[in-house]
Amino acid sequence: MSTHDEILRLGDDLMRMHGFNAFSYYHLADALKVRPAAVHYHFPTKDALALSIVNRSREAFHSFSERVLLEADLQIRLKSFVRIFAENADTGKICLMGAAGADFYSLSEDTRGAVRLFVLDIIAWLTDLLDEGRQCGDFTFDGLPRTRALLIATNLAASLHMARILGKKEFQSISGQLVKDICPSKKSTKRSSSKVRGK
Amino acid sequence: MSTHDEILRLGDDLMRMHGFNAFSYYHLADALKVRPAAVHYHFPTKDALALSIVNRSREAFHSFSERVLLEADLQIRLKSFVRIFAENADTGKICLMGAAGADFYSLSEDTRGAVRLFVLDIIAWLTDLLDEGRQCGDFTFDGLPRTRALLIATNLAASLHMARILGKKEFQSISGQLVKDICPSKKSTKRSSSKVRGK
DNA sequence: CAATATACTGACTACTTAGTAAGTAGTCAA
DNA sequence: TTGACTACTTACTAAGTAGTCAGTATATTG
Repeated sequence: MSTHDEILRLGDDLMRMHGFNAFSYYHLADALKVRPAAVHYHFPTKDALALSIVNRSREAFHSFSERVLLEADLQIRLKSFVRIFAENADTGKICLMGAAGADFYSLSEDTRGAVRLFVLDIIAWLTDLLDEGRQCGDFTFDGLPRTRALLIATNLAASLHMARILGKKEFQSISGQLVKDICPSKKSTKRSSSKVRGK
Repeated sequence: MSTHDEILRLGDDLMRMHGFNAFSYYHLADALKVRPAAVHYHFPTKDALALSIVNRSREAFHSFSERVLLEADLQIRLKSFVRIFAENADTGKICLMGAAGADFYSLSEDTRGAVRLFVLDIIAWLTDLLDEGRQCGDFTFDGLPRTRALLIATNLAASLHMARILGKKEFQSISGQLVKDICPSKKSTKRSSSKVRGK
């Protein structure tokens, strides 16, 4: 892998693990066994790097959304989406929505625009999935598909924070229930029987 | 207000607006018209400041939870909780769960512990509210009250990121539907009629 | 009134930060 | 083989960083 690509990969890792303001050109250079000026050669300013990191994630999501088209089952498509977050929960990273959202005011207008497009891509994809799924009976939910997409995306994004703060098992609770909520298969009645209710 | 308290208030603002690594002793001192050493006098290290900021938020939540006991209606109690987030959405701030979660690995073990207790307090309060509400028919939802509490907390936390990235109106969509989802009043059937379905 | 505590200031240190400028080794094409 | 291009290095700067230490003005208290 080229230095250029390694900087992007590591920059993405650091941004989502420690935050945009918590790593420096020196950190990147040191880990990649080059001099800080080499990082500046590929990404003149830190904001140029941030922009490239965001666009790289956006491209990665596009390739995910194409790859997932091979899977006909919409519930499995949703679970593939959830699995992306599960992998991040395992490694202690948060998603780019969460990271860029937290560091939003440290980013340039250009980079904020790229973040916006990235999130809009995700919400549009989820909206389409939910809309199609509700029409064919694979998903059950109230309200607009786009609103439901926002609810699911926010659940998953912040569940990575919860995984850090309270422990990884919390991710399983959240993502498990989130899927159950909209997948109608052998569902109990909505008002719980309260027999095995826990807290 | 004492310098001590003003540092805490401003520190909380900066932490939730820009992130823990995006402000310095100089920023605090400059805004409060004192010298940086004065900030060190009250909070010797930046981590001591972070810990105090978190504990202050925890105390603020305790006083919220006591204040809200005056309100008998559980749905209104929930809406009071949602309103805290709505105010943050307006000012562009994220909540401490989101901010501390993003900067988690910049914090000491002690401070992480305080964050954990803060989040556990919130989840416990929400869990009790939901549990009590389901028993008396004010709330309707599947699964454990604690899991539902995690879902609602993650929706609200990340909705503040969404408000930054996509615009404040997204917060209204998310929080509005979130409340509708668990408040049974004059609810449409769960499988949407698809008449006015939008995207 | 003297001793003590509080809440600072001024001056400083050691280090990190993003960013620049000039030079170099290797490749590749005309 | 020359001249341009790529991918760096070395050496640097100016600014910002957390944190220290020795003082000082002002209350407070025994």
